[in-house]
Amino acid sequence: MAKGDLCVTRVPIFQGLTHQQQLHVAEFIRPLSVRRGEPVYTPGDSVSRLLVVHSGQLKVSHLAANGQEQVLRTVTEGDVVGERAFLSGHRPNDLLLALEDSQMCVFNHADLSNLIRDYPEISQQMLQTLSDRLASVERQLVAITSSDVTARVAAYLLDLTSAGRGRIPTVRLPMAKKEIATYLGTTPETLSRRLAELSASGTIQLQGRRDVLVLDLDALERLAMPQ
Amino acid sequence: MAKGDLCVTRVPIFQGLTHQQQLHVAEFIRPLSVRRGEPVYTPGDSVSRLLVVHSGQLKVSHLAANGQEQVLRTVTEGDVVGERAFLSGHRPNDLLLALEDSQMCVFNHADLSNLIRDYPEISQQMLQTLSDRLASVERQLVAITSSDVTARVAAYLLDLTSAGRGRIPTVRLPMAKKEIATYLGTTPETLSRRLAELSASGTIQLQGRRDVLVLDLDALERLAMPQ
DNA sequence: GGAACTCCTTGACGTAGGTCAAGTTTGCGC
DNA sequence: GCGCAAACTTGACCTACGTCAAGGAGTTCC
Repeated sequence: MAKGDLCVTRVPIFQGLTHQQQLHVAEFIRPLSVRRGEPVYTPGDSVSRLLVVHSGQLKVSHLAANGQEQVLRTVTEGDVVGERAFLSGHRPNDLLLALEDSQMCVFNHADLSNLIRDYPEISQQMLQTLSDRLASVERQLVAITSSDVTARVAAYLLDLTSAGRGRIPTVRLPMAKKEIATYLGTTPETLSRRLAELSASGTIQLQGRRDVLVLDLDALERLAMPQ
Repeated sequence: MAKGDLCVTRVPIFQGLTHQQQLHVAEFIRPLSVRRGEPVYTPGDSVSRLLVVHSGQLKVSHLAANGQEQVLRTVTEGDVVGERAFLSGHRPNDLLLALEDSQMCVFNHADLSNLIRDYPEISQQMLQTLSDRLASVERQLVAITSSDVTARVAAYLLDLTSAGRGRIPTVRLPMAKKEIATYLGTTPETLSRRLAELSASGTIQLQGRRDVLVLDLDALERLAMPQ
């Protein structure tokens, strides 16, 4: 119950409901655990469920015809995945894979459809969520076409910094650099070089493989600006 | 009434309603005409209305901080614009501008909110629409990062060809090449060169400034494939 | 705790495509 | 129609970034 509770109360899409209603919703949750490295679904799977991340971290990525991977986004606690397949009934053309051991809350199609019928507020919140996602992808698109890699890396680091509130300028990279590179529309080699430059200029400091210490926030912000 | 009727009956988001209900919805429509070249809204405008295109064609684009324009999509009859500002109440950070003289149907925030409360089916359809848009932007993103300009141009022409049903392989470009270039994540110069190459290889034939005759669909399809 | 990964970094190199600049065409307004 | 401005094309050049390759550094799994 604790799990279901968390998924229902902390997730934006059920925010519009009363506590009573949230409890009702929670009854339909089925838990799902995935180990790091395991896929939740792969392109073409006939899934039609809505997934809410309860704990852990996963990546959503698109596989091009040539097998090339493009990371579209990462999701963590409270994020929702699978609306598209859920709404359209189409098979997903993307891939959801656990970056760490993760727990998810699953709603199957029939259950959630009924819930939505009973509680139209859920659609409202889903609209909001989708609309934010859309804005975010559009921002990513504009960034990739109109800034160079240095600017994108800087913006990405700023993003991570602000996500981890508390003025602690140490950020932990959520994925391997290889994957971050595809998310930023570049290659591991180029990403590595740009990070090395930022490090050389004293803007950041690389600590091990996964951690970055931000030394000069202002400089990062200046770099993140187009030209 | 004819206008309102068209906007309401032909648009996906009102598709779930009965004819009776559609008539009710139509009462809240306010018409809006724009001349070619005129903006409907610009970044920062305090609009909070939902717009449905009744006739004509417009472009939605994003202006980067340096003034650089990135066309996000074009919209025509039946397409919906402004959901994001409508849903979030935020000011838009994009720009809607008429490519031809166009007519739109406008819903103000209060009216549509009420309608949605009365007819939850509207949210359902909006979800569907947004979800399709999201998929489309993600596709665009993947295309820009994983194919070269030739492939993107080929894919774009194929897109236009299939949109204009009827096996007539003549497509009319919806925008100036300058703008198409930004949509494809490139520059007018490069687009011009790639079109010239396609023309030289006998795949297409350029007719005037705006029309392209597709001579070899198969070749285009081959080029549109990644590598 | 060591072997064997995989991940990452660095170097050298080639090139697609961006930029700048100068013509050419086209369509629009008057 | 005429003239002008915007749109487009073509050329020359350059550079950011991708690719290929080889050497290190961390992890993970027995």
